[in-house]
Amino acid sequence: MSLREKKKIETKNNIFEVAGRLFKEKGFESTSIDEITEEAGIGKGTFFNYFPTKEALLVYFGEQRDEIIYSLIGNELATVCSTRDKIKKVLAFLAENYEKDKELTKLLVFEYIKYIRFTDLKSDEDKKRRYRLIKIISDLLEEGVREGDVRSTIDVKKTTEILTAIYLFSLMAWLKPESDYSFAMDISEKIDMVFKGIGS
Amino acid sequence: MSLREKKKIETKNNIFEVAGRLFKEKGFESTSIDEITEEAGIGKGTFFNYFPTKEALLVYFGEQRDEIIYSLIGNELATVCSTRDKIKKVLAFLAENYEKDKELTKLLVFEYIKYIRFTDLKSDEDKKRRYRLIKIISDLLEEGVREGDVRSTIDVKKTTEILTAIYLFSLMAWLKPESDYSFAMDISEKIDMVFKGIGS
DNA sequence: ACTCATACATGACTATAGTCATATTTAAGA
DNA sequence: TCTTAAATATGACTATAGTCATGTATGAGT
Repeated sequence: MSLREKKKIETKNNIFEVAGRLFKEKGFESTSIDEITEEAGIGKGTFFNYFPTKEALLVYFGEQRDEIIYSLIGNELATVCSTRDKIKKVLAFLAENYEKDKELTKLLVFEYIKYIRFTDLKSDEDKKRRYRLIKIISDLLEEGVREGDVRSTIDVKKTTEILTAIYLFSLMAWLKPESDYSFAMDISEKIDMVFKGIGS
Repeated sequence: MSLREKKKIETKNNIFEVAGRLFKEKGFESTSIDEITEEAGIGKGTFFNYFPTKEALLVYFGEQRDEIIYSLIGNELATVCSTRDKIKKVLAFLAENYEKDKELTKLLVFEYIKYIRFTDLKSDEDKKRRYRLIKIISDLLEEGVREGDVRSTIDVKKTTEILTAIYLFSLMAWLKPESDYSFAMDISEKIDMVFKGIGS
């Protein structure tokens, strides 16, 4: 690896670490780029060579976290159980891990929703990361259809949209500082409703 | 009405009209407060006597629009039909009207979600406005339970959350510039799924 | 009509994200 | 080693939302 490449990685990690510390200390919104660059001992312009916006840094934090969380999700799905329970497990597992840093999670759910507006995600890597959950849910639904757990007449894409919407909203509501219920139970009941149907 | 009160209303309307024109011309994000106040012939500080933030102006636009739209929603519900169809009608009607100003709608859905984070809405009026849709849906569900359209064992609050989440996400997705499907059909199918259930 | 407290108007000022022309560093070839 | 092009670093600069001390208009009480 060339000196250039080494320095690049070093600087990015430097920004990442300093920012992480400052965010923990004072929160994302009240930490300025000026502070980060000063603390990191780099010029302000340098920051923007690594992250095009402040939000991009946030998203990078999210990606690092997701890299770990999603690598563990396979274990959650290993047990033999119904499609319904698998979906419940995945969503509860995500929320459980996201709970460790509520502020980051809130801001990221928000960023996620912001980008519903745009279709053009730069790289395929970008897409994969952003749509990891969508992929998992639609795979589970398809498996469910094959195994007879899920009605075969459903539109998988639409159903995935329904479940994702419910998940993200429930997550946002649960992340409110004053909420004091169990996310797992809340989402479990909602998923039961979607499976059973609310009509009589 | 005193001179003071008259002037206050006049200034607010002035800001509202000028801003409306500029937003139409160049969009919300690329219109600055400086431009609005200059065009309106008032000092910059004056703006903030009427709207605490730029977003508050946006919300005001949304409230004015909702005032009209929600006053018409009674008609939509007048016809005799199932709870399921009523919910479909309400949501399709809202989207139909929101379509006339997509940018405003997108930004407002976004603001709405932003404020899921906070519980403390200043006045009761605020709450009423913000929760109009929630009220309508939960009323319809309760009516549905009474009339036997909806399973009596459901949790109305949770079900309302489910439907609201689906509605807002579907709306966001539909508002994307390149979408070319009918919102009414999309939401109708999704609501059918929630009523019938996706489990087999 | 005069006084004065209160509401309202104002623009200079601050904070901060992001830009960009310029300077510096690196890597590769002669 | 010397030259040079490309990558990277930098901080002065811009744009813009929001603040606040100060000035001005209004209305109530006398």
